[in-house]
This record gives sequence, structure tokens and C-alpha cells, in this order.
Amino acid sequence: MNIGTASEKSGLPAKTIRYYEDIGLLRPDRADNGYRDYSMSDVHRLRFLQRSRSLGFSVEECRQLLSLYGDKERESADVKALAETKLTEIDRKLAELTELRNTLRHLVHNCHGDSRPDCPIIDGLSGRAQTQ
Amino acid sequence: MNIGTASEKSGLPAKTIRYYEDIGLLRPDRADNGYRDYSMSDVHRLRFLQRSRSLGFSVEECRQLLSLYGDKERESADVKALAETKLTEIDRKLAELTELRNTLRHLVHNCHGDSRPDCPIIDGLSGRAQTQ
DNA sequence: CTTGCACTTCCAGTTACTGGAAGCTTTATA
DNA sequence: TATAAAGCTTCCAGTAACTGGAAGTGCAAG
Repeated sequence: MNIGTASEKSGLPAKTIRYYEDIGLLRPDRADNGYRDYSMSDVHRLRFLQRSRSLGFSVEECRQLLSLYGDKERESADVKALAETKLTEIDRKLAELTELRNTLRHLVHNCHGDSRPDCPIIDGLSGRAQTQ
Repeated sequence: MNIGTASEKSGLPAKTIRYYEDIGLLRPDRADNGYRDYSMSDVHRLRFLQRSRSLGFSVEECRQLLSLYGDKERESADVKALAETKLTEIDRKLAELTELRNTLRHLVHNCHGDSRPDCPIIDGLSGRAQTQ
């Protein structure tokens, strides 16, 4: 499929898809007319990149995560260690997102726009306050 | 407190904290010697910025979220609409993170590094596959 | 009193895109 | 079949969000 279709299916702009190719994150085929030709597997990689980037992982972290798949030379222990490191990060992100959601929920339900100067919303937004 | 302490408490590099001041995200006091002087409220803002940036929100989105607090001119409906938009985004991010975690968990527990060529991990990593 | 570390500003470099020009290919319409 | 529009190509420049380093000042400890 052409880059436009891959863009639609992955949620990434065509520009970004070409950029990801430039930095070696995928290598689509080329058709006879010179157009890039994306497989479903390419689209899966792109969707994964779209997601993990939007969740705050760096491009290099995404590269590592992608290497968990399809890299036949990697040792099992190696793969597991990397995946477990990322799992810990993901769990932290989940906890932080949950807290952020709770705070915003509170804001929506309890604040009425009167902006009392003592509204402690910022404390919630910033997570458990460090008093020391 | 000085920028070094604010950096420790917020988890942001001093460089980044100065940058956030440059782009108008906070306005710490200045001591007589010219040093920036951060309050606990500043640190809360910084911690919030650290979190929401690492969770994939842009600086401009963070600016909006920060404006939910302390902007006494905003209308209640306005604040609620913004918060609710962000809540929807956060819920989507939560779902995506949860899926990503499940996929990595599966990888850690079920893949043994033998890299079967039909290992469907990439499908999981990329979310529900779009077959059409 | 001087060594060293933290702070200041300023400017240059990096990461990860993003926009636009110039040109070729394909597709839709007259 | 002509031709216009849309989609693709490369290349180069610009932006966002930092990040590193130089050059200089403040301050606390030995």
C-alpha cells in the first residue's frame, strides 16, 4: 500500500513515516514507480510507534521495544530484562496517569469556576506533595 | 529555594526549569543576589510539568492544564470543557498503556527468545489490528 | 584568601518532527 | 485524449523542546 494509506491506518503523518524510515525504524519495499510500498507488518510497526511515542517513550526507547520482536540474535535473558525495565516504567506511567485523571475529575465535579484562592488543585496536579 | 533544590524536588534539570521560565510557564522570585527563588507552589507547578510532559502532553497542553488552576478570569464552563477534553485523552492513554503492558507481560512470560517467525507480538504491540 | 561549587546569561547543538518548493506519477473529469 | 488535481518523490529550511558549553558572578569551606 502507498504511504497515504499507511498514514491513515497508523495515525501518523506521511512526513513522520518518511522520517522514521530515514532514521532506520522501518524499511518498506519500493514499487516500480519509486513509491514506497507498505506491508501490514510495516503498518503494525507504525501503529506501535504512534502509540508509544504519544505515551512519552523516546524514539530510541521505541527502537528498543521494537527490537523485542524480530531480532533473532538477541538472547532470551536480554529480551526479558529490557521488557521488564519497560514494564516498570509503564506501571509508573499508569499510576501517574491515574492520579492525573482523578485530579481532573475532582476539578470537574468540585470546582465551580469561582477559583477560591485556596483551591488545592495544583497540589493534586503535581502529585503527592513533598513537604520536606 | 535555589534552582538546584527545585530541580531535585521536581525531577527536572535546572536547564529545563530555566527554559520553562523563558517560555512563560512560571515566574519565580529573584533574591537580591540575582538567584532565582522558588516557592513550594513553583515546585508543584514544576512537578506537574515533569509528569505531564513525560506522559506525552505537549508543552502547550501543559500550559492549558496549568491554567485550570489560578486563572480567575476563566468561566466555569470553559474550565470544565477543557478538563473534560483532557480526561478523554487521559482515558485513551490509560487504555493504550494497559494494552502495552499486557503485551510486554505476555512477551516476558510466553516468549523464550526462540523468536518463532510467526510470533504475533508485534500485533499486540500495535494494538487491535485493522484488517480492513 | 582561594578553591570549588552553584548560580547567572548567552549562544550553539540535538531530537523529533513539520512545512514548503520543485518535480514526477497516477487518477479523475471534460 | 487533454488536462487538471491529487498523491508521490527528494531536498532543504524551520520549529519545538530541550541540552551542552563558555564566560562570568556569588558564596561557603578549609
